[in-house]
Amino acid sequence: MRKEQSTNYENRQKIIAACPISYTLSLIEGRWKPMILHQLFSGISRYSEIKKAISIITERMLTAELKELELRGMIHRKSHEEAMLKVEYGLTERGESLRPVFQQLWQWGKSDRTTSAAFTKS
Amino acid sequence: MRKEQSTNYENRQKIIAACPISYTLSLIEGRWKPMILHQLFSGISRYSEIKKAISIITERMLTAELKELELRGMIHRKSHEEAMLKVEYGLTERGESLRPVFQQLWQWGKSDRTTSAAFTKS
DNA sequence: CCGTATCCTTCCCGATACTG
DNA sequence: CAGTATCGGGAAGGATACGG
Repeated sequence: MRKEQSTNYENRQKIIAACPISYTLSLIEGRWKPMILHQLFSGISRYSEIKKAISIITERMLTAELKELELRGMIHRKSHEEAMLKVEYGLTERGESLRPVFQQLWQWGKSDRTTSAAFTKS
Repeated sequence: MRKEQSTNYENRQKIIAACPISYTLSLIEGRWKPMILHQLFSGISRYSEIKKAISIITERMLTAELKELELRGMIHRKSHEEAMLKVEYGLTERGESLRPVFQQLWQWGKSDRTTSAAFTKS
């Protein structure tokens, strides 16, 4: 299921093992994961609500990103037995511990945007 | 030079514009960038020294990552005219402002590794 | 010493259609 | 409502050789 042989993969693992910063980032990594986590930090928890909050995301990506966040131990899934058509996601203790980190990343982004003339995409 | 048409690219831009966290992460993003920045924060500045510190990186990737960090305004390049064979990189004010962010990411990574049983790569 | 230039592989992510 | 399955494009990144 995963090519253990590719140098691409190996390098990634070595960096994650060697550098706590890359390690932390590897748990957040992914196109939609930061936004999804931000929704959860904001109190939104239902699948359909996250979907509505991030309107341009596809079902496939939302499901995939949620599943990966669950695998990484950042969130947990809770499907209500009484109403099968309701699924809620919540932060684990590990995920919750990221809150100050996200706050700081948020702050830095906000202030950098006001102070830096332009953001030239590389 | 860049496909402005791909939804992939468009989504990326929309997220960066909408979410300060994704915006911040977009400036750090890249296989080797966090490690490279960490070297600079640690006082290492010469190309050859960074190369030695991150032994498994290829010249191509080191050069490319450094160039992108320069484009993003995080570092500046200084080639010594007297000795053309010596190039030093330094943090810009913008890059320096990331130091507390990196410290926190470092801290979180360190403590998470000790508290979480295992890191199951997704 | 500090890069460039090519080529090629891997894998992320979007589109679309379908399901209990 | 909350997913799954399959397909395909393209960007990121690695190997290798060459250059001032």
